[in-house]
Amino acid sequence: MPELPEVETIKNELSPTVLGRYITGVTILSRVIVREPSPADFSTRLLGLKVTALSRRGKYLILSLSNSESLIIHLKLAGSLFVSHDSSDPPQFTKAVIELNDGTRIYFRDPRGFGRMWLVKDCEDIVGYLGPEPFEPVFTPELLARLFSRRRIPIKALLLDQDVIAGIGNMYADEALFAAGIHPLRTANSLSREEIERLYHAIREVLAAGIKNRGASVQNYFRPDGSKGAAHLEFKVARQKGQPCPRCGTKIERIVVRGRGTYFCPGCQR
DNA sequence: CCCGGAACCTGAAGGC
DNA sequence: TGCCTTCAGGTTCCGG
Repeated sequence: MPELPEVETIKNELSPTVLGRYITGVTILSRVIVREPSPADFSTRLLGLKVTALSRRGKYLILSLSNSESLIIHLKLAGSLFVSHDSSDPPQFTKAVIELNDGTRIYFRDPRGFGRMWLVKDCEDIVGYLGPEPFEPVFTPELLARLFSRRRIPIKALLLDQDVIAGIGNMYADEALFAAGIHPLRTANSLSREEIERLYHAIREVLAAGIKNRGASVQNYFRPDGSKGAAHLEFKVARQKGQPCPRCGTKIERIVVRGRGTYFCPGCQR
């Protein structure tokens, strides 16, 4: 499940492969993966462009191109990018192939078919709606307090809202709430100033740990070289139903919040 | 405007 | 063995 730490890892590990290289071929195997422009225009307009920068915004990967346009990729639930240096067959479920001038191929693999790409003049058209990045200076406890006030939805649901904070997904939301000792069903506006401080630090800690461990390989997340991350090995509650809480020993429970599986410790999270 | 729920999609895993 | 159900979740859309 690519969330902020997973997309950050892909950005870091893909950079040496694509920076300064030219796009010499684009093959679309599933038309729905291209959102804008048409798949035919998408392929031809990319030809001959150099990749000048690679960046991340929320869960979006952004390739800046030499004509100042942006190729934006969202892996959604199950997408991954694989780098291949030989001419072996694309892996199963490959939806698109991008070929570079040194012969390297990048396979966009996506068994679920939710992943999307855009080629746009202004990347803000796609990512402009996103809230603040958790590691930028604008992200502060004061900002969180303002964002949480007057919101009566479960804090878990608000953490998943990309308009509010960019990059947190289901796994890291559960981990952050556990680290902060806050029950996922607490309404956002019920959090005390102290709890908001704890949650602020917890968000940055769990995301930083995820990046340090190169992402969490549950289900379909792989790094560009095909290897897995290790962040899931440190998860305290996410997908740990029935396991003892590492802090108090109470069994981890699973409930559904806004249609999302939500894991928490009934002993530690109030 | 605010909020909850469904839909999109398909492979993996578990139950009987 | 095989069929059926459940689970996985980022984002968008719809209805109250």
